[in-house]
Amino acid sequence: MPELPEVETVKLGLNQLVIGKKVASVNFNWSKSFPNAPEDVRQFLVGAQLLAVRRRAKVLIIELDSKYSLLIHLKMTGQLVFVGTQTRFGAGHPNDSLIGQLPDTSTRVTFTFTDGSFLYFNDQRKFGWVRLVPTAEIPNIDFFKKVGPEPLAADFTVAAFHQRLLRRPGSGIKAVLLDQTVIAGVGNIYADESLWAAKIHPITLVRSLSASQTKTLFIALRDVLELSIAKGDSSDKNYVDAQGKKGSYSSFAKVFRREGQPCERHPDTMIIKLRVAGRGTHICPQCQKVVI
DNA sequence: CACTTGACCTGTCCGC
DNA sequence: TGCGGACAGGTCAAGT
Repeated sequence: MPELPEVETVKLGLNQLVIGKKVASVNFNWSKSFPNAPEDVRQFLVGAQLLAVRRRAKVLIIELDSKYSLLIHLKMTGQLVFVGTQTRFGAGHPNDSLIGQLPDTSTRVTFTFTDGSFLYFNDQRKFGWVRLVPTAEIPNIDFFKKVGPEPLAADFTVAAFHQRLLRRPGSGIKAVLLDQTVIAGVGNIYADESLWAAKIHPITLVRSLSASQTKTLFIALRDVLELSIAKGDSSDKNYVDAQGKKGSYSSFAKVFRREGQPCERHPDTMIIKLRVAGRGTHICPQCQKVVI
């Protein structure tokens, strides 16, 4: 679902919308979506002020003034949608149309702020979660200890990319791109898009990638991620940003969900869909030849 | 050990 | 229409 660009877009939106707000109450209707004990919620979340929203890999980190932070993973169908009040925003504000629309059947957690505004965590499939953890302990959480580098970090180089990939030399490149311990934040859409852009077949073994293919893939991956963020996110079905708006990246996708349509580089060749690393995978069979 | 598969959930879409 | 099955952007645990 939401991958790095979507989570980044939600982060940017929340930073505009919720910083400084104070939590008045929290409701949740599915305990796996928010597994913390109610007494921790009362003690460290209710009454706390939101200081900052950060992102690491696909995880959102909302820092509170209680020395605790909320960690949020949207997984496949999660959304974080802010809804203000009519009086606060006035007619014509993008959130006006959402007033009265939420909560709905997919709402798992509702945060109510002291000014009367809301933040809803919606998640149709219930895979996502919200967790309250001591801010100082975040670096000690298993996931954060194991997760790979941020692909858009200024100090992430081709050499670093190559070195990370070589942790799994005998695996297909798509499986490795999806491995969060190798590189953070890449999911199914951007794996397919970057491999198409670099003209690499997804089952190509890492060890058989040439230096120039690795460099091309590195550039392609950063380009698709940056383009998607620039388009104000991305994707598809369930994804919406912090204001409940859908993204537009799917109209820029070259292969993802475009099976049966012509490849932009080979108008006579149709994009096909296969299964690689257990995931639906889209390629141009003309650009992306199998080379093991 | 390295890699693949199944489980977690609900909704939608496709074919009969 | 109704029903069964496959499938959906992620990640872990369990299996081979």
